[in-house]
Amino acid sequence: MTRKIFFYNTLTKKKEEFAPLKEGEAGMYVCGITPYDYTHLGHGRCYVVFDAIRKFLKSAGYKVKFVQNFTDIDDKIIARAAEKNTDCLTLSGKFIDEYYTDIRRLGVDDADVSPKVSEHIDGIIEAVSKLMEKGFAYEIDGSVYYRIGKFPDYGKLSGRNTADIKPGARVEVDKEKESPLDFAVWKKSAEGEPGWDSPWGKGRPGWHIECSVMSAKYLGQTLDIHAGGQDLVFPHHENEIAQSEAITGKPFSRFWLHNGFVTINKEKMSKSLNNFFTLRDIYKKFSPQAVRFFLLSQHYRSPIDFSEDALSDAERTLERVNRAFEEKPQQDETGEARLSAEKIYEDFMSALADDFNTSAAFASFFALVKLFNQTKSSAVLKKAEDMDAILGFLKLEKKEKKLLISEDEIQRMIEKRIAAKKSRDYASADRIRQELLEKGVVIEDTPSGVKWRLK
RNA sequence: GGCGCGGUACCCAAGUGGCUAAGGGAGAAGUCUGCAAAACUUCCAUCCGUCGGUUCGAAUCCGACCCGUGCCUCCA
Repeated sequence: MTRKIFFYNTLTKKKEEFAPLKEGEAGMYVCGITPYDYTHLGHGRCYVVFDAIRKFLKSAGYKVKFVQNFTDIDDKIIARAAEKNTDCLTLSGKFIDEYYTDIRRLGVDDADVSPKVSEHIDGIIEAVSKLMEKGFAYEIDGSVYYRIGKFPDYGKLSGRNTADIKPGARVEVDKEKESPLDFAVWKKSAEGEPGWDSPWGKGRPGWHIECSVMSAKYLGQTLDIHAGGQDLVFPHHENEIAQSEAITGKPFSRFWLHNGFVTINKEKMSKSLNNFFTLRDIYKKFSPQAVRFFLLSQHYRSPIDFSEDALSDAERTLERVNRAFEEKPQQDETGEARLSAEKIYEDFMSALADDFNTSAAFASFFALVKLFNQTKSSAVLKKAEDMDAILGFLKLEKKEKKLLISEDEIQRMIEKRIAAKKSRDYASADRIRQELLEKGVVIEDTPSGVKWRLK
């Protein structure tokens, strides 16, 4: 398996050939959610995209270890728990469960390891101590801050230099810090807030430190791939780099992959614009199959505009795809179909190997759908399944169709229509067909008899 | 103010120096059918925001401009 794979690396701002540290093995760390609310479509995109990339690497012959964390200690969780009169771990536990419920329906496989911050406090305290020992962090009144000035590479991921950052433009500057850009790696707990004992008193981890600690624990000090949404580039990933590289003196991650936003009317989904959609709300109108298909239909780094029309298009397309693969494949091969299918599959993999170009790969997928319709070849079907091992939407929940009429009733009408056709009473036959259509039942006269399906 | 991304047919969207500008949806015609449906076949951008430039050759490179949008704040 020596297929060359290229990914656009945010760190170098170039497409680069993917080469993991260990031949044939890839370690992937994807920043997970902060579980204080329901999973939304933006999360859905991120986790579907990196799930598909994980599956692609496997199909390309890599052994993949996939780690995705839960940041279950956080200011937003504390605030929400207080609001709901519950404790943080109960709240975060609930939303972790809800996350799994919603995301699995999109065909996203569970991570190999799903570490939680609350279970890695010792490691975090150790890391903070190390940062202090090395002079990369300092304590003020029970909180510990990272000293940006000590890390000359700061800004290398997000492409900004510290002088360009306008601190205090919109966030309040803590005057006690040495530099406004310094960020907390350990936060003192206020009265009534959850906390853990530490050399600096009772406190909790700062936002970025958990990923530095947990990724190293499960994947080693240098990751092959670190991924997440584009909004994490700054400051989250920038700060992770500062922490990890200060501690280990080694490159934190070889590849940084970031997915683009989901937008609504071209604007980023955000709570302030009130244009947020949770996955479970979307499932009320659209199938998980269509959602996954939609999310993969465009290149992962571009913004993707969510709309009902776009999802309806996806449903319509899948209608055709699903219908094709409901047909029974035929074993007898001339070999010709198999060869064509292999060629198409090769194009498919090449497209994905070029910075995971799913749009181009979809063209191959549709070529295969057509080939299957033409040949019904089992070899073609096999290749479609191979593609779906990466794309992963064929077996997901399909669009729900409601039966407005009993099956018995449908059968009765079909028989009446057959009788009408036999006696060449086409007017009656067409009238029956029209009646069924109005009830959402489509009649097809095929060589193998009359078939019906829901519209 | 600093740093980015994007403008390709009715809609969505690949392509980023060179045969006829992928694919999907919608639309049109044909084959099949009593008629349909499905499927298949064919058609659907002399043209890629605008204006200049480089080049034998550009949607693809360079410059200017217009428009949209993101980050610099929590965010996938």
